[in-house]
Order: sequence, then structure tokens, then C-alpha cells
Amino acid sequence: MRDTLHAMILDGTYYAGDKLPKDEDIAETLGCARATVQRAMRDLSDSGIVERRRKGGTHVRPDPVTRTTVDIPITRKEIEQKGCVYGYQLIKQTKIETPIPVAASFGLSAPTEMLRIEALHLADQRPYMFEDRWVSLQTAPEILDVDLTHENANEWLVRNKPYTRCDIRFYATKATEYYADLLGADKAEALLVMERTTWIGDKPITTVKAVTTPGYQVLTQS
Amino acid sequence: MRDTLHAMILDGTYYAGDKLPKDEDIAETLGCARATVQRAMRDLSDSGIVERRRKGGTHVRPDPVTRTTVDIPITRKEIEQKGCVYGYQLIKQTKIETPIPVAASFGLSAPTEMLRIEALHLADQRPYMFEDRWVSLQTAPEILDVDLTHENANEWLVRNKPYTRCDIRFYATKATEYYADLLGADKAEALLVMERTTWIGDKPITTVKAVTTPGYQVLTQS
DNA sequence: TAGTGGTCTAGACCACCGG
DNA sequence: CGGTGGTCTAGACCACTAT
Repeated sequence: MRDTLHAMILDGTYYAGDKLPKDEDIAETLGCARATVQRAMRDLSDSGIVERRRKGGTHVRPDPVTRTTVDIPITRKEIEQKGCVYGYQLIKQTKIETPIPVAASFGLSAPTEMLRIEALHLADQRPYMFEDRWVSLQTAPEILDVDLTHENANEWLVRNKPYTRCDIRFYATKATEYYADLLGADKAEALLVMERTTWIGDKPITTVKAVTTPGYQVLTQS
Repeated sequence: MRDTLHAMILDGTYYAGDKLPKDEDIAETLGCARATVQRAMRDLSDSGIVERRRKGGTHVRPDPVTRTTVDIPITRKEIEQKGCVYGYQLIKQTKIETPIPVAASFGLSAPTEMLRIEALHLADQRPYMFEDRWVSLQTAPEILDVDLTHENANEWLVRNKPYTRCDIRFYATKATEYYADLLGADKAEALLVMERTTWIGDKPITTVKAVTTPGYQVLTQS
């Protein structure tokens, strides 16, 4: 039922920008309950195909977008899923004031003292991903009690610091000598970077720049 | 109501791997309808926080993932939204048999004749993105009638060929001399690439490799 | 096969926001 | 303010799958 409604909307009956009848009318036309229409519309809305506003009605999105979902697993799981042995190596851990760009990524106007952690994830003993992380000591002071040579900050945070907002960006960067060394890559190799910043409410938790090894790909789901 | 249920599940009552009571019991405990629980659970499930299986019940996901949504707009819109003037330039258009890797990306075992289109998107007259596209002539033969020097294949497809499946991948690549020339970038610059392949049912529509200019970022939502 | 989640209905009331 | 979508209920039946 919902699927046939999806199909009906999408089979060329309506075009970009068109206004659809209100749920009640559609329900009557199709001989189904309004809740069913509502459910179908919600799906279409989630997929970015349609836009709905109270009183404004439902419109086919005028500028179609390709909307897709990315799952970023815990790095350990990602490595293990490839059938490799996971390894972790703490490189450096310092309590230091955030540089301006880092403060900015949190939306903070003034630098703060945070914990900076540089670490390497290994797959079968070989470098897999380098992470350069900043953790807010105001929001997550307990991290100072964690032995980060063995426990990995990524996982500790996931288990102990739920977040309410998360910004992610992907981009490419040329390997600096530092990255190339750490990752066992050629200098000037092209590397994919994932930057992730999380907050609980409006309080910063952590920001991490994950630099991957050459060839790394991010895949999306349907 | 749904929100309080969300909160209750997430406030530390259950841990990774835990099994939750069945919807009916939760509904009774909270004094709400089962449909309400179902709705809340569906949200949690969509967010990747919980996994549900008929008869198997609902479990908190044992391996937490960061799940996020990426919107990929029409390139024209993306450029215009930045306040730039959009430009488009067809570089080459050939009817040719797919190389093995291209056929493979569609899941085809044998090469087929397709339309290959190389084109450049411009922002304020400057190169913005290069696209190397293959379009199936079996699924979208009408594209041969389109004047691709003026109409851009991206938009024609979006408007005329709805798809049911879409695979996307992001990765970094070192600029070849060809890319560097086209994009006005330095040779060996790191470039972000988006590859997108779409099908209608199990019939291939198009696959496109979009090579971006240096500094390009993909942002995600919530 | 029995237990669980998934879909649907018919109806009520609420919340937002455009005219 | 009135029209539209959003949420909720109480109940029925279905579809999958773990045991």
C-alpha cells in the first residue's frame, strides 16, 4: 500500500515543484487511511523527494537531491570486519590550549585548554588510519583518568560520552612528510580525511581529524 | 511521548547488546499505545542505535556506529548556492564499449556499448568539477537525442530517469596531468572524487566519476 | 509454529504557520 | 484564524524468523 503510493507519486504524475493534494484527499482517492498516506509521505520526505509544511501542504522538491546515508563504524570494528587484526598505538598526548582553527571548529571564540591525542590505528600491524583528536576537558574531564596507551580514545568516548550533534566533513589532502611517515605512504600521496566534531547540547566534546591511508574509500548505503 | 521514550532508552538504562522488552510490554510500562513505541523504535532503528528483528526482538546495537546523511545536490544548484554563476562545458561525447572496470561497477560481466560523456562544471568561469560519465543506451537511449553541448547530462538524467538504487563512494586521488589541466590545479594535487552509480530495478542507468577541485569538502547533516 | 515486529485502520486532538 | 501536517490511540491482521 505504502509502496504503491510511493510508486504513484514517482511515476511521473507530479513534477518538481508540484503541489500534491492534502493527505486526506489522497487517502480518499486511494481508499486507504490517512495515517497510511502520512507514513508514505514521511518516507518520501525523509528521502528528500518531497517537502511538507503544515498549512503549506506537500510539494515535490523543486531541486532534487541525491540523499544517502554513511555509516562510520568504530575503527576497530571496521578493521576487524576486513578480517585483519586490529592494533592501536598512542603517539602523543598533551594538555594544551587549542589553536584558533580547532576552537573555531567547535564554534568557540576563545581558545581553551583541551587534551590533544595523536594515535595510529593498525590493521595487521600496518598503519591504517592516523587520528589527531582534541577532547574538551570541561565536558569530558574523566578522560584524564583513562590510560590512553591501551584504551583508545575513540572507543572510550563512544561508550561514555553520548553526543547530540555531530558534524562530519570529507576532503582530500596531500600527504605531508609527517603523515607519509606515520602512514607508510609516499610523500604527496592523496589521502582522504574525515573530520568529525561532536557536542552534547551546545558543549563541545571532541573533534577528530582522521587521516586515512591511500586507497581508502567511504561507501554509502542505498 | 516518543521523545521521552528515546531519552529513556538512551539515558543509560540499557547497554550495547542488551535486549529490550517487546514493544507491547514497553507500551504497557509507559502507559502508551504500542504504535507509539513502534514509532519511537523505528526512529532509533533508523539512527542505527537499535536493531530489530521479528521474533528476535529489539537489541541495542552492540557496535555503535556514527550514522549520518549526505545530500548531493545538482551541481548547478550547489554552485549557485555559493553565489557563483554556473557554467557548463561538454568536453567529449563518444559511443563506445565500456572498459571492464566500468562494466564491473554496474555489476555487468560483459562490456556493452554506452555513451561516454566528459564534461566540466564551472563556477564563475572557473573549473569546479570534472565529470566522466557513462550512460547505458539500453536503459536511457533517449539521451542520444539530447544536445549535450547545452543541456547537462546530470540534470537531464535526474529529470528523466528516476532510479531505484544508487551506490556512492568517496575517495582521494592524486591529480593526473589530464585532471590538473582541466581543473586548473597543480599536478599531483590531492582531489576528492565522488563516484555514483545508479540503477532502475537491476538495469544500469549511469555511472559518474566526479573529480572535484582542490579544497572541495563534503559536509553531512546531523 | 509461535512469538515478535511491521502495516494498516478509523478516529481524535494538537501544533504550526500562511493568508 | 483556519487549514494542513504531526502525533497519538486501540485494535486488527500480517510477515518474518528464531527456536
